[in-house]
Amino acid sequence: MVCTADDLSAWKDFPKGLKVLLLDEDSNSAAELKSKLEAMDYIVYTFCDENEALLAVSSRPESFHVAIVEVSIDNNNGSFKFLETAKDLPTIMTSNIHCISTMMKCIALGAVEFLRKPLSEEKLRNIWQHVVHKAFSAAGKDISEPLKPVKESLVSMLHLQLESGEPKNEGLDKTEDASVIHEIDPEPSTASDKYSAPSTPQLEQGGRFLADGDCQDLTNCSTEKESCEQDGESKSVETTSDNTIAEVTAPVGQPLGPREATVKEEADLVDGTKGESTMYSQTQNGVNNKDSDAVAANPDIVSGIHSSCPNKANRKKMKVDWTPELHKKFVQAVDQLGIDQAIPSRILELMKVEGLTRHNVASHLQKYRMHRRHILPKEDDRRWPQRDHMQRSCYPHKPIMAFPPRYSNHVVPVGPPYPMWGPPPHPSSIQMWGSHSYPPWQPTESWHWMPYPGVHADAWGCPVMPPPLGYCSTFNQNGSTFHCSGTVDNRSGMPQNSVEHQPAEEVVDKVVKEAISKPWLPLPLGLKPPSTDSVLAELSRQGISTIPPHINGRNLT
DNA sequence: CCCTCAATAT
DNA sequence: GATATTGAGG
Repeated sequence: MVCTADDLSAWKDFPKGLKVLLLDEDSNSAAELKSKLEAMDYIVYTFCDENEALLAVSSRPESFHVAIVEVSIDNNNGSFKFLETAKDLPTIMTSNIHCISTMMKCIALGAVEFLRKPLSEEKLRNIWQHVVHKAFSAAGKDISEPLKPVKESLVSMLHLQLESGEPKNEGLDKTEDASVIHEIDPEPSTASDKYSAPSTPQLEQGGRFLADGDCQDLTNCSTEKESCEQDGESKSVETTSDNTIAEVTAPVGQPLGPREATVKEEADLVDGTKGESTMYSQTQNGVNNKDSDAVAANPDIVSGIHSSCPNKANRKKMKVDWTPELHKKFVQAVDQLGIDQAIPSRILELMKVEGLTRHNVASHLQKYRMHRRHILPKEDDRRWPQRDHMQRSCYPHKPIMAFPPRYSNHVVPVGPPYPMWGPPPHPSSIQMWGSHSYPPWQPTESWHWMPYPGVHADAWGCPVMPPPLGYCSTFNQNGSTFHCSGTVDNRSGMPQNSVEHQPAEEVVDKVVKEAISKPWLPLPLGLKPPSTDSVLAELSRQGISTIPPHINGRNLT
């Protein structure tokens, strides 16, 4: 029968006494196998006939923890039948024949492993792992609060094995299953590795994937393992890992309340980057805002940064990764402020990202500027070799950032202003900020700021360089911080922005026309929404004096 | 104190 | 090599 986690934790010298059902038509082979198994203190029940074996399994399932079943050429049906019948019993298939399809079939039918004969001690020694694995995955499924029992069982098992009444400081709580196994394993033989190392990683992983939520614990643990390893190497480990352990050890044995949160925090503790990226990727989904109104802070996005650890102390400084989302906010803030007013503190304010520090922003800003300075001039020169009068400021941006509608992008005189900082040509392939270790971003929404010729892109991808005096800030739907010193009074409702000479007036016209004809689309950059005043003026000029209330409510200044 | 730049670390 | 953090200088 399936061994439960509880059984395991109560099991004195596991895996001694493990009950093995052995089914092999070849009695010699069976005897040989049996002796080997018994040498490891396994209890072996040998069957040479699969019917008998099946009978035994069904009549007294509690008598077996694991089965080893020989697959022979002539009688593989029997073996398969066994597999199908004894589903609850972790069954290892073994055979002389080395036929991939047979192996696959066995696995597909539920075999936990396929071992090629001859079965060395090394191969046999660790078959108990399947029992453990099954026990824990079963625990995960059956119990409403799946993970806790598993954890507890693991802990108690460790205690047993380590024979230390005290919780070892190893952060038991955090120990991943793999390492648990190693600790228990009498001899983590290296030799066995090349053979089969029963309970191969694949198996366990498979288990995790299958059980998914149920086995999250394990998954997380494995994550943590990696983290720990990293920490073990990193120089600043001492503090970090110690803290982690200290904090983490305490909750052992206590009811783990909000599991997920806890785990995340822990992961976060151990390794900021990882936790962070994880959380980002999680939050991102919900965050993918409809472009413009996103100036508003989204607190969620922050959670990844490091705020997740309210509890105290010397947390190592988290590495902020500038996800597209974050960067987008950043760019928005910069645009809103104007490049010359974009200083870290204000950007930080505008971004409203909790946990983000001024330093972080400053650093990012530094990079941002660098990119602009180095990349833009090239682009610019390339495009307007002789239009040097444009660069009234040190920033060679053209005053017109508006893109024509996507179908007419061929007339666009400007390319992506931020080649480097823009997205890669194909949104799906990106991962600009993320290091290789990041889970891939959702290919779609992450790059709103990308300067493809669509309307949205302009907003994020093509921040406008404010003219030196009286600039119009980037279009801002909220209008909250919108200060436009230029043309509030313009009667036409169209921006007549003062630019004396423009590279391509037709383009401007086109853009404006487009903007007018499709008022539901966000305005291209460089165009500002008409002020309330101008709208009212225009309306009255056209003889319309009554204004629906909601228009008034929506002020633009 | 804040910003920027440069050095340093990952 | 790129990116983020740390530190020094203004």
